[in-house]
Amino acid sequence: MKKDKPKYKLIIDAAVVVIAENGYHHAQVSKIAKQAGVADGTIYLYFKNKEDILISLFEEKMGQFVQKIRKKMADTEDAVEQLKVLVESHFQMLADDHHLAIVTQLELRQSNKDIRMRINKVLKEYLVLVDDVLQNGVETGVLSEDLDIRLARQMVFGTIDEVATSWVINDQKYSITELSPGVHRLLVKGLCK
Amino acid sequence: MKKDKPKYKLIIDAAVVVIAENGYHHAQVSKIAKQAGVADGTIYLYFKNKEDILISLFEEKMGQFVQKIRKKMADTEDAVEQLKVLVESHFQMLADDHHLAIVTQLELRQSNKDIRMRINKVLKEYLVLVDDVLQNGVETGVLSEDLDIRLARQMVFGTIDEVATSWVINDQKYSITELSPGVHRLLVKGLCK
Amino acid sequence: MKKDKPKYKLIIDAAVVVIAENGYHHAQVSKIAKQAGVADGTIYLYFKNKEDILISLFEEKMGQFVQKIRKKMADTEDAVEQLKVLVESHFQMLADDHHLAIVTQLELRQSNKDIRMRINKVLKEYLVLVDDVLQNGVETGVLSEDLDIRLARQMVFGTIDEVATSWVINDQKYSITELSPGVHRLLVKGLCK
Amino acid sequence: MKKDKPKYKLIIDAAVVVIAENGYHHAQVSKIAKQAGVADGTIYLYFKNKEDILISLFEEKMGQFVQKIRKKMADTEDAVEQLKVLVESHFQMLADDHHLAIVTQLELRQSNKDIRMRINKVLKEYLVLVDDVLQNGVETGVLSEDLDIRLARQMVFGTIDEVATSWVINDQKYSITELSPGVHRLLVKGLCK
DNA sequence: TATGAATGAGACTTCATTCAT
DNA sequence: GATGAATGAAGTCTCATTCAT
Repeated sequence: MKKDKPKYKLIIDAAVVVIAENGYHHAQVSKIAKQAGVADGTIYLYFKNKEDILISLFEEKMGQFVQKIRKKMADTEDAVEQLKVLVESHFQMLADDHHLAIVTQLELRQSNKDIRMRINKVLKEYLVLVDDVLQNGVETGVLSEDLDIRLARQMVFGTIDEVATSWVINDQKYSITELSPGVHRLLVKGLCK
Repeated sequence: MKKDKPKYKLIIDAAVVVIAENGYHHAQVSKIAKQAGVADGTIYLYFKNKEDILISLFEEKMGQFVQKIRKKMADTEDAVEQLKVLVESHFQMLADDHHLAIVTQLELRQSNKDIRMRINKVLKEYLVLVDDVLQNGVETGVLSEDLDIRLARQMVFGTIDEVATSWVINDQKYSITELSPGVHRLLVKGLCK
Repeated sequence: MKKDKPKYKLIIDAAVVVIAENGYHHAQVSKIAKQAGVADGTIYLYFKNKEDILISLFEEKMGQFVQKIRKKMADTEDAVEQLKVLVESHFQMLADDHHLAIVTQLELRQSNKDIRMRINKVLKEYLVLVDDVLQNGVETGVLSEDLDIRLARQMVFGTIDEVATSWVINDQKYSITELSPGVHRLLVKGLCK
Repeated sequence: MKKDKPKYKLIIDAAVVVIAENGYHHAQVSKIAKQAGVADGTIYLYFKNKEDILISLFEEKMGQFVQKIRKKMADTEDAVEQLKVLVESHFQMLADDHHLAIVTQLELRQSNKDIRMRINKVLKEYLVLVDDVLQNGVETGVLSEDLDIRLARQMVFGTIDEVATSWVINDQKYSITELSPGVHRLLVKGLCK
């Protein structure tokens, strides 16, 4: 399995750094190779093409992420509480890796439609996770019984994503983790009193 | 004033069509010129360069948009009602121009950081509009008194944007305007019952 | 005769200023028109094309120049003295019109081979003038009897031209007219004592 | 060192041929690449941009030239004799490479001011060489003791350059090397007998 | 496995010139 | 005669990918 060879991860991590520091459009394959300490051609022994690096990057990082959250959420069965864990974990992950935060919130979005479609496929796992929480909430009666799950999920994801993006655009200069209680409260209770 | 000359709008509208149909990265200046029915060089009598077309496009369309909403919102002073108008109008605008929807929700986001920064400046006007509604709501007591305006605005915008993007990704095959009551309700009341 | 109409000279003088201030490659027809206070299209009522402006410019200015020198040289029949007048007059003309000096010594030389060939044709008149002086000098016995007229002319012209060009490149910051005695002496006596 | 790789010189020599045969303004990079037998992109592995080719070309060829002359001039200490070597060598170099003669005497002079400034820097070395000869001549008493070195150098260079340019303009149809005694005699003794 | 020199397609922009008014 | 908006051809350079070593 290629993914287990040491250079696979080496190249992906190099890609994160190079994209974060140079921006998506200046992240040439040769720069990634240099950062990883391998020859340009070596990249193509592990990845089909440049797109493949980006998608693998997202798969690798996002996959870990979903697994982590699922584990953490296992501690409770209360959907509201699970949502809290979700928001906290999401923000925590971004806060833990500043480079990755830049890459996922800003740079990777400049990729072309093709790549973005395939990234969305990876994202689906995360969205299913959200759906599960919401579904659970409706079934256990802690969330509104006539909740439109799809819309609700879009609110949850859209809100978390926008808060995260704003934080990155503002150079991550405040603590995003401290925002989770406020975000959680807004999602659960809405704008009204 | 160049913006008042007929070809200015002609070219911008051509750009919307070409970008929507070919994607951001395949929207060559020559294609836009052809679609507008002018010579390549004519573009440069009205725009400094290709970037300038894109930014002007966004300014022109978004500017109109903010003005329209402000006018509609003038009918009521109730923040909750104003929010409803906001969501409805936003979705309506996207539904009214399928090409523009693709361009603003998908294609323009692939532009480089420079352009995106300048697009964000235009977007700010819209965000200020949201802030005004929320501020009004807090002051008149219809919204939660301890609302974090910035977070709340990020929820409102993030949700609307995510709903819109999903709709475009799914080829606009359902009615987005019919979603406004649900979105509005979610924003105001949250996920709980 | 087009050359007698007021706008003909107006445009040529505008061209001198524009080329001197912007350099040959940035001297667009539209700039020349603006400087002359006429419309772009008007240029083409007086000149066949852009080349024609440049060649006419040279003809006009250089023609006057040769006539002036011939007149001044008529005062004496001594070739050595005539050569002195030649050098002095040449330098004086350049000192009198700083813009023209830049144009003839630096900018016009960047024109393509075609234009330069035609400029050389105009220059020929000047070279014939030099030949006449030298021929006269040989015949009257004041110059070396076995002088190779062509080579001698190339030395005279090459020297004057190089001194002038160096002066322009150094921003005309010293007096070129004061150099004429030295140049004259060098040409006549050579480097030896 | 890039300059030592075989393709570096290959491309420079191709540039000389292409510029000589097509003229400066029609010497596209693609033509140079074709002449050199490499891909367009390969050019940019060895040169920063098109300007860089031209400047390198001049540096390379002119650098060799100055070294050659210095070596030849080492045989004698007599300034008059050294001057003879200088003129002969200069003409010999041009006669040896007809393409290069066209490029340096005619085509490269059409380059823009930027390039010409940098070419002048290379040329300076040559001018210093001339200055050294003249200085030596004055100090050893073979040249006029009150010689203005700068003016004298301008006469030497201006004369050589003008003779060379005329020869190239006339399609190199006579032998330029045979002119060196005449030119040398003129420079040393002047026009008088 | 690993290397890295070489490849070559593809698009933005300028500006001399025209011609309907 | 005068205008100036419109035209459209043409060239530099980047960078993902390959393949001989």
